[in-house]
Amino acid sequence: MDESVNLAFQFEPALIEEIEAFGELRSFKDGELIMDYGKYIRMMPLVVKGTLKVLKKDDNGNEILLYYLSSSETCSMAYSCCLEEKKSVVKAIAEGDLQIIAIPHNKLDEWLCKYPSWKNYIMRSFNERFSELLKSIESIAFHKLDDRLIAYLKEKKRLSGSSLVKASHYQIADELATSRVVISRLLKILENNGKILLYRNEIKLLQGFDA
Amino acid sequence: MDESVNLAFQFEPALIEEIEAFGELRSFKDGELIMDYGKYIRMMPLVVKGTLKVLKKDDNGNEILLYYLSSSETCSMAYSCCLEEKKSVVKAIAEGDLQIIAIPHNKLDEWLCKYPSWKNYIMRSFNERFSELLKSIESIAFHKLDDRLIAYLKEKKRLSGSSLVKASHYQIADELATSRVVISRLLKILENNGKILLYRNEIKLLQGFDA
DNA sequence: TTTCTTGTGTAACATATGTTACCGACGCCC
DNA sequence: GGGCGTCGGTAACATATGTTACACAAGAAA
Repeated sequence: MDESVNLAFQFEPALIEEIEAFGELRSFKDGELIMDYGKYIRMMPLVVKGTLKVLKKDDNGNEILLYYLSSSETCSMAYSCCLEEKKSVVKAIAEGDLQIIAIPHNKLDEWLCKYPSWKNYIMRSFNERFSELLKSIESIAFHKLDDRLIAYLKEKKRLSGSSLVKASHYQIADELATSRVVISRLLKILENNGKILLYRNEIKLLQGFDA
Repeated sequence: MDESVNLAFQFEPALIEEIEAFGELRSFKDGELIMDYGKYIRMMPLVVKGTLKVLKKDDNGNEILLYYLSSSETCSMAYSCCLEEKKSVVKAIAEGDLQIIAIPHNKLDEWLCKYPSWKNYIMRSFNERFSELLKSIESIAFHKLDDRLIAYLKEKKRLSGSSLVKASHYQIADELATSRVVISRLLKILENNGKILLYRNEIKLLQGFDA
């Protein structure tokens, strides 16, 4: 665990020792649940490797993608949930292979005043998560679906490092909270405009896709 | 300032003394700006009396209401902004007469480890703000405009304590990020259904409005 | 091979929301 | 009173998105 912790997070040495002592390295496979609606959260996940996505559901069961977390990031909503022993209002799912360090909830608060680098990390995370949520709101409130779809595909490309995005129209529709037919329609338009190529379960982003 | 601080926030005595020493009581009138886009934030506002609303704008100038803050609440986004000396990405406006205590940014961090009641307050605020943002996302993503309009009117009633909501169709349209014509249309439908009465700059919510 | 499941393409239609234009009502100020 | 700006009502139309239905293709399973 040593190197991975050292690498990305830039914690002070004493804190890294504590993390090694109390943190638990966990692995997840694609689609496995890290957090779920209504479950109590007893640890905060630090992403070591891979990506996870965070979703929100409403009363009617509609789900929407909030944001992705990748290396060295964390879900700060989990943080305040832990402190107040609340149930999770979001779901977190591994997107591909994922490794996290689970920090037990009783350490979170203890470290806050003990290690400045921990406090900074937590505060920075809060800020980043706020930004993500604001970006989501902006996207949903002001952008049409085709723009959101393009942004979605770009994000997938960024996270995977490949311009071949693996996803069915169904999945995309779910994460953007719309229907499959609509996504197929918009994708087809993008294809006709020479932006992408469509295959079964795969979408190839071509040059000039971002334009 | 004494009583007001004591009342709502439930801080420990030593912290209240510090707040009295370093906090600055400020008053705003309806419509006055507390924070604005792109401005650096050097203090965190604790709401003592009245209500303020927090808005977000996108690149094209479209604005949307994020949430309201009232007594004993605070904008925790300001908190992390202060720490990292960032510019504000939101705007805060007084809704009616408003009193806040402005906490200077250099105290925020200092108090965090010094006063447990401060830390708890900050963490609780983070959590509440996350909840508000998630509620916003849910509302925008899953609910039709008529539902959002009803929720908006209810919130206005809750905050003002009066079932006579003072607002022009224009203002409402702005805050819900739509157009005046659309709001007029929906309000008229509500009136025809016996839920509300429409006057110039005023909307009367009738019995059974929530149903 | 056949069968089954899942994914995709497409049409036709329903609905919500955005847009433009115009009119009249109200309140304010001179 | 008369002029003026803001506000609200309404129609007509444009567009984006949601919905349903059906056909076919690709791959998995039998």
